[in-house]
Amino acid sequence: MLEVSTLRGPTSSGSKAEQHCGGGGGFVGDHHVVFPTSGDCFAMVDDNLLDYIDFSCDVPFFDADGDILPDLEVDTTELLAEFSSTPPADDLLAVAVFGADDQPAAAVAQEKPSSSLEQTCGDDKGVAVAAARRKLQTTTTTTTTEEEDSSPAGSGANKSSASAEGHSSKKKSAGKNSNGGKRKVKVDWTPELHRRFVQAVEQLGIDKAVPSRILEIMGTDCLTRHNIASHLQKYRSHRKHLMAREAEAATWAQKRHMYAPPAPRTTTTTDAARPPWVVPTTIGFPPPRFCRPLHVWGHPPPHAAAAEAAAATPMLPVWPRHLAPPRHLAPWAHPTPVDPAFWHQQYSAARKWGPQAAAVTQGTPCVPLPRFPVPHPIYSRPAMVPPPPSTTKLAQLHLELQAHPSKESIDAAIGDVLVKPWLPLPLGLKPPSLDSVMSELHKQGVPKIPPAAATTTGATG
DNA sequence: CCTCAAATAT
DNA sequence: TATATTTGAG
Repeated sequence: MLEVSTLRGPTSSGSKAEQHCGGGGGFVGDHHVVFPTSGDCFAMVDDNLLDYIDFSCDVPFFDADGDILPDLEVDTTELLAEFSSTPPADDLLAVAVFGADDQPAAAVAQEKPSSSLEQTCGDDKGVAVAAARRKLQTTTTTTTTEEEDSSPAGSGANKSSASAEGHSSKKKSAGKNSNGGKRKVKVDWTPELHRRFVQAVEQLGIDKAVPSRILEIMGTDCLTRHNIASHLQKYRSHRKHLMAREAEAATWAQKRHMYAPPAPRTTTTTDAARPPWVVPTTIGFPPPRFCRPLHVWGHPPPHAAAAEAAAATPMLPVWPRHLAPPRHLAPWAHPTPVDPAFWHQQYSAARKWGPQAAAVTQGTPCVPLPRFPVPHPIYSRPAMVPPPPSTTKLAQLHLELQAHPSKESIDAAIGDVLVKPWLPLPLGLKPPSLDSVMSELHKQGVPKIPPAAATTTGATG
């Protein structure tokens, strides 16, 4: 029987992960190209991976009648957005270079300190980037150095002069701090920075991770302890949240296991009446709903417009061709082929924000894609609308983009569909092999489709 | 120095 | 409105 565990895997030696995954070799050649769910790297960091996964979509897959819907929804726009959210350095609009050793020359907008520009730490070379990614026009030359103290050691800012105030009522200073009334430049926690942060935390252990140590390990000169502390606070908060959700999910899996009706041994009339491509409900898991499956923490906050655009983007069905419904019943399940390189990109996108993103993508020839703003519905419930069969041009385009999975990708897709359809990223679970899945399906009354026939069915019009 | 929560920015 | 980040009290 297929087993589902939403709990994190047993292993977690996160800090070593990079060494194991170094160079990112073998990933594409490995078994699960599209949404890999197994492999050393994941096993090494599954604990960590949870922090990157949005569980907000509790559940795909069942419709109101309790039948599983044949849609593993993937929003390609979002994938692409994820894929392209870290622009190359030269793609940025305004750049301020740090001083050789200590103080960053943070870019600050004249009138509104910190409103239109962001300070970004690029890498350990000490390059700070003031990227007005979202405000293309405002950025040109309005930069001036700021007296912000960002050297880790040298921050002797004596801020604790309170205690005379008395109670728990914190100072209601209306936006202006004591040192000049300038709010510090907002730090842009890029995926890379966040990755390093997480790595440091992992290395120290979640319990012993304190800002000063993290800062040390990160070895970046564009962050203060305060920045780290703040991020750590958020990180812990998210973590807590996720763990709660995990527990919830585990409960769900348990319930389903307990109450799910036994799989039919033989083909009953009901089964016969049911279209063969309806996956038996006993395989599905959490409660019904559509969802945007891929989301990670650490993204830049959304544009309103971007969010709208993303929301308007139809969710897409992903369907292994063997299992696709007959074309006359569901033409949307039969996308047309595209360059397999696309799957490579999809794969990269899916991995982009994971802890090993850098390692994995190092050797990956990434074709620059148009950058989409990233929606950021961290814990909000996405408004899901199942897409109508591909009538619109956009939907059609997306279908084309989804097409032509390899054997490996089909395998992976099936694994995802059956084990954790709402999660393109791994949870430390190994998906069943194609054969075992097919055999499982067969046991449950789904007629087997010979691969050859399936291929023909899927590929031809 | 750390953590938490309010304040503030986006 | 929601989320991210800063600020400052404890």
